[in-house]
Amino acid sequence: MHSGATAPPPADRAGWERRVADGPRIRVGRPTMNDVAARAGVGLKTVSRVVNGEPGVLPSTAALVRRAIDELGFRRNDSARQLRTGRTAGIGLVLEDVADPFYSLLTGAVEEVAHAHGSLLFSASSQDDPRLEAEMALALCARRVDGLIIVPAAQDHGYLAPEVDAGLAMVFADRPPVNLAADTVLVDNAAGARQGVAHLLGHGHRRIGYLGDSARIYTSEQRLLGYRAAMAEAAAPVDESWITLGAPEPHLVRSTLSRLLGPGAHSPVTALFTANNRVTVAVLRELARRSRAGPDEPGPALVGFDDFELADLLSPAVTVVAQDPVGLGRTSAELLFARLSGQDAPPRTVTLPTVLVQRGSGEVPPRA
Amino acid sequence: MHSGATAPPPADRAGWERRVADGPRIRVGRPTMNDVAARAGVGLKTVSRVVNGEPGVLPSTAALVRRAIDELGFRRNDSARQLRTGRTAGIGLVLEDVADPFYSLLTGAVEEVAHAHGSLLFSASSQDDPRLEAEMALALCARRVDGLIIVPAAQDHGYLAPEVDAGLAMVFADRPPVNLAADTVLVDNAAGARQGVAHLLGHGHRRIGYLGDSARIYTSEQRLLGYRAAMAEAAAPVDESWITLGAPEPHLVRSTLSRLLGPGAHSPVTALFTANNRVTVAVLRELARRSRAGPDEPGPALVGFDDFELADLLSPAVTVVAQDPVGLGRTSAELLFARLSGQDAPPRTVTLPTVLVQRGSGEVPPRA
DNA sequence: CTGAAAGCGCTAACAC
DNA sequence: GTGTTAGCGCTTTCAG
Repeated sequence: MHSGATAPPPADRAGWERRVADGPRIRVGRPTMNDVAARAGVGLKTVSRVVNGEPGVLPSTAALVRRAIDELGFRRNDSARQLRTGRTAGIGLVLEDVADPFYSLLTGAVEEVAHAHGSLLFSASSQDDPRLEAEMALALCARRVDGLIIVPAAQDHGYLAPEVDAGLAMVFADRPPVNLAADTVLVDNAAGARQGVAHLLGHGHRRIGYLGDSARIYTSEQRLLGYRAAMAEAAAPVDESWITLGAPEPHLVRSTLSRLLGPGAHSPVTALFTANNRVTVAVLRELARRSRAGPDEPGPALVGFDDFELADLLSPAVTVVAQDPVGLGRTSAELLFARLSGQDAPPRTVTLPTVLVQRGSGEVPPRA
Repeated sequence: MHSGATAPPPADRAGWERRVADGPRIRVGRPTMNDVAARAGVGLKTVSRVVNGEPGVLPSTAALVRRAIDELGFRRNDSARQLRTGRTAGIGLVLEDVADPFYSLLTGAVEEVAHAHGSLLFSASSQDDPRLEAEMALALCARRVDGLIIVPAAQDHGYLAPEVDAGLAMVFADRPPVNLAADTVLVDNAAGARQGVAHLLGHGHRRIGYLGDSARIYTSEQRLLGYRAAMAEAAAPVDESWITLGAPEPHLVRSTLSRLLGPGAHSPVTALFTANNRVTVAVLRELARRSRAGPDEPGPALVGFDDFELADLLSPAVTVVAQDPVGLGRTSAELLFARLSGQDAPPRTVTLPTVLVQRGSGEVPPRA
């Protein structure tokens, strides 16, 4: 109708079509439902009905509208919609680092559940920095995500209380919140570590080194408790020098291992328990370097917390206490959507079990 | 209606505070700038100024406002803001699967760049399904993300033309778009594969098997071209039965390898080129199984396309043609933000180089 | 079956 | 310095 041969450009409302200097008609901005309504010669509300698949529109009218939509390349503006409805159909995920295999599996599982519920996923990494966690979580709140899953880095989640009070669904994954009541999904870190260490003890080891993360992190703390519990149960004394906590920097791992294993260690260990993925890999790399460099003596027994790809292809294959990052992500997301569908109960905590996977590195006896 | 005790509920404006049956005052919904303004005894615009750090507010007034904000637990509604400003401060990423290590590294890099630009990241997995890709991409468009990075699964991206026309910034990563002009960041797949295969040829191999993805995928096709180019250059004839394309299912890999390597193969190969991560791992796993089961003959030489963690710890360590997923993600995101900051030029294609990493598996001669 | 009017919470443009 | 008004694009409510 508009865009006739000679007729002047439509002057009515701020045009999303505009003439550009000696160019053809070019789209600027985006067409709105109003534009579609005008083009189809129907009312605004009718367009809304068609776009949202609401009943009560004559098929012929609907066809008219759909044609206008296609011609104009209209796409509903979900921000405007959300402003009215209050629902985003989006959830947020804050974790340490998406690039970490453990968290990327978790992310994938969350995303899958979100998709099944028609939601999109906002993800943000905290780099394990409490301030970044808060920045990210609050940014997601400002977008009015429907729900939030957090793998916390912070030691205090009071800052989220206003959000929870305002009705935001929230689930903590892998580590519990501090100073806040919310649904939580954990892994049984203490029991897992205890089982792993008991496994080494069962194979005759009494002197077992422990390499873990900073004790500041909840999971790390729990795993260390598990180690101590297993040792205590077996009445195996623990030399505190066997315990090392901190980031798995290659040179630190190197000095730690030469302290624990020799040469020249005044109380060498015969087995190692590595308390996470990254530590395990760093230790394996250093053990490989040592065996290439030094005499060909057999390495220590080793059990790692957390499974990783190719653990089965190394020689020896690596025995691990496996967590289930996919289950963790799925459970967290399901809890979240249960809340979103109106389920109202006191906050729950779900604890997922671990599984000991015997592959070889943990089943060797102490060397003579 | 409200089940109050006796007094009628406050009738002023739709209260975000409301009395609940025999409970204390409880927040319902969320406070708005208007609520903050009322509480602080200032005008709406003043609150807006404080929230957005705009100048021209008396420090004392600002303090008043900030106190009201804290008391009310106010958080700006970014959807409303966006409806006005037209900017989301969010970008979208559509890829095959966040849980895949290659893509999770890419995602991490994109997220980092986004954060540096004050943007949040929406991520969505397509499972390599064209329809899902479109669904996800369009959902992100409906949210009016400022820009979109796509690792395409579809064979036709015409459906995105209206978005591009409307001014949405868009970058394709890892694979080029079809029927659409847009910035693209690729890896030099053909050259990388060619170099990897030439490396095997240089070590005396003439009979080299190729195991790759479905030829439908751009990267897979390019790598196969690289294989053929290297073989042709060395005047090494290619037996088409050496080439297998498809998903790396364990039992398929098993039958492929027994066909290529024997026992009983009528034209066994002495080396393998595996064209991606997942194929490489599947092949390694099968080779390990074979060497456990069968006679202790040395395995074939092997070069894989795409690096993976622990490749250096296997024995033999695995020689690979390494791509740079982090560089791919970073470059794509930087291109996107360059567009968003108004840079206007014809679509560009950036191609990133690969690096051959020699570790052992690719440097063994053909067995007699 | 269809449409007109109001308003979600915010910011831009302009008063005061 | 501060407040007032209008309106972003949509859904809700209610009238035809």
